[in-house]
Amino acid sequence: MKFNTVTIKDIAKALGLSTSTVSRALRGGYEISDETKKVVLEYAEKINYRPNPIALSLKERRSYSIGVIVSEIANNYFSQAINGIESVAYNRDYHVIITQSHERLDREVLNVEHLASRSVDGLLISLSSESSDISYLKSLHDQGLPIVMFDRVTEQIETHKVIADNFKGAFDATEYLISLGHKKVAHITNAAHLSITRERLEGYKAALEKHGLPFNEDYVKYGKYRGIEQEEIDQVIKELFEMEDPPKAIFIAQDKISTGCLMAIKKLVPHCLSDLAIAGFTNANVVDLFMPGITAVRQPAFEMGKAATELLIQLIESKRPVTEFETRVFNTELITPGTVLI
Amino acid sequence: MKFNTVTIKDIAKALGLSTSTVSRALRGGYEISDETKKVVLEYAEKINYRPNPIALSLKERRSYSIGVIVSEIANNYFSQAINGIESVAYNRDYHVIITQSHERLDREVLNVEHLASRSVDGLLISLSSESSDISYLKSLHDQGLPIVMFDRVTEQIETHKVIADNFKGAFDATEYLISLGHKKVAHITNAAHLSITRERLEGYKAALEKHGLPFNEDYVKYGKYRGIEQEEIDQVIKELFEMEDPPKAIFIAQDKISTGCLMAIKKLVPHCLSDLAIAGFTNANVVDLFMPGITAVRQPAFEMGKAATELLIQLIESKRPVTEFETRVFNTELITPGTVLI
DNA sequence: CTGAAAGCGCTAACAT
DNA sequence: ATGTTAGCGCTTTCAG
Repeated sequence: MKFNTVTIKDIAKALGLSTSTVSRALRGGYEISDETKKVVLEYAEKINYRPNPIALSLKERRSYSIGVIVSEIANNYFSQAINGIESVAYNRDYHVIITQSHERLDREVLNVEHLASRSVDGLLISLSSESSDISYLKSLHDQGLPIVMFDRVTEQIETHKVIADNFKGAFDATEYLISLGHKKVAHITNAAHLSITRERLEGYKAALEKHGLPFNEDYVKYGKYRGIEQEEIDQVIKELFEMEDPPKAIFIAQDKISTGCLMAIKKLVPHCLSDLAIAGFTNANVVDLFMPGITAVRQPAFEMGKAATELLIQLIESKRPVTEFETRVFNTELITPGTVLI
Repeated sequence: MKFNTVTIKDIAKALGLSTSTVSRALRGGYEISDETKKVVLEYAEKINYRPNPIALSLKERRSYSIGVIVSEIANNYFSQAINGIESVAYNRDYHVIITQSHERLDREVLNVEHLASRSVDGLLISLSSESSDISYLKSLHDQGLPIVMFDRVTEQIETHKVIADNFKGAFDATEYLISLGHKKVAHITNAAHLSITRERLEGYKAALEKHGLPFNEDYVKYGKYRGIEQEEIDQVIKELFEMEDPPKAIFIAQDKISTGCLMAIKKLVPHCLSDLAIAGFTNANVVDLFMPGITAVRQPAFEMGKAATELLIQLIESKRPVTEFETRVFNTELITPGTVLI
């Protein structure tokens, strides 16, 4: 069960040098004669020497890897963001370790602690919908662990953040529904305390207000049980359409909930479909195929993943402690059924 | 940048013990007096001691983590399989490190080598569509790295394997199309050398043969450029429908290709839709929403992930070298538009 | 320019 | 029952 059997020691022995000389030669230390360097390098190459990253991590307390925590990789937004993350990480010679919280705080804590103890050099995190108190993260951050938050962020931690313009995305979607002539626009969304929930709710309200429509609290439904169970969504749809004055349009604030709603509507209230308009955040790349159709608010997930990773690596590699943080906001795109997908 | 500052040494110093005593007390070594154990445990708890897994890995040459390599986490099959993998791994106290090959051999090699050098205790792999020569994997396996292959496997390595009954899945889907009255059934599939491609092709052929239909090589289209580019799929659809005798039914052998085909068909040959039947492997959980509809061949991805992980952990924890290997085959499920999804 | 030695955190013979 | 020591693979003072 031992690979990488080749160590620096083997090279040293074979070449009659000391391990320190070999080590220095390998990393091109300027104090080593070209002669020796050449010999060492060639031999290392020949026997296919690979430095042991574990030993390195133990020594240097870093690992050239970054940890990622998302709620669900099955969520299109996240899988696309992860692709963005990987694209810059690999270019900068970092490895990416992906973990899922499944929208649970306990899982999130477990993952974060595991990653931290494994000496990841930094963390990219989008909070689970249960994570309102994140003191555990804050303390890690205070101890110096570089963290960049994306998508679902919190003011509790002062660091770089990468988010979509949730307000505008929600505003645009809602206004689009209104422009279709709808006056009764419901809003189905995530756990109330999440940053994205608040921002999207504000955008929704603002669009209503701009067009002189009243805000009806009964038209807003928040996800409870982590917002990913279909039963919960079914229940919400039922409630909405059993109202005496049911909505004629729905704006949905999250990927999984959007598709869940489409299914629930098709299944439970198909008769309402003819004059129901739906818009929602989703990064599904098969949105063209959906029936009932949905106007998609699409986030530049790949770009956001890239940006977050660039910021993180910048943080990791910064010589002096960073005290100025930025929040990068990305525009969303409204894809109406007519719009061609790129 | 140092967390986990608390080491065994700190405890030893504070308690006036030696590090080895502390170490043994912590892991409940039977030679330690209950008295000492208690003191150590309590103090460790108090100062929130966490063993450093890196030091452990270096010492023990294992890490209680397993590496996963899939082509794309955005593929529904894989994200579901990963959930299955995680579910058993966490129960058995293993951590899961997920990586993507993006259907590229170079990425696959990079990931595997990184994981191996990071001392993962074992590997769960589904080959990329470029991976026909996998001697790099074989040599790792020969050196003793436990590997379980799932989904896309190869005979080049003798180990546990977990696959779907691809032959039967393909057979059923094709037969279903034939049962609809179709005689011209095309087949769009993956890279020719993949195990799943061969098996599914055989199933397709067998169904044709059973019903006395000729096998037409021109009706079979293989993925070239990793089968994930929409342009390639568009091209295939064009070719198929520009034939003088175009197909009236299509059986598609992979998740991403299935949805890609639906989009291509809708975009390029919408006029053909009225009398075209489509069936395909897909684990999309929004398949109900698709228009054009598709008869889905669904793999029990979650269960397959679980099974693969159980086999892997069994391999990892086996005292003596394992020489008997099994291949677990899982049934697929044919979900026709009428079938209710669970 | 090169080597000897210490140390990262932990465990496990081997003493005592 | 507890302590001493060596060592996992590597880097890095500190001495030549």
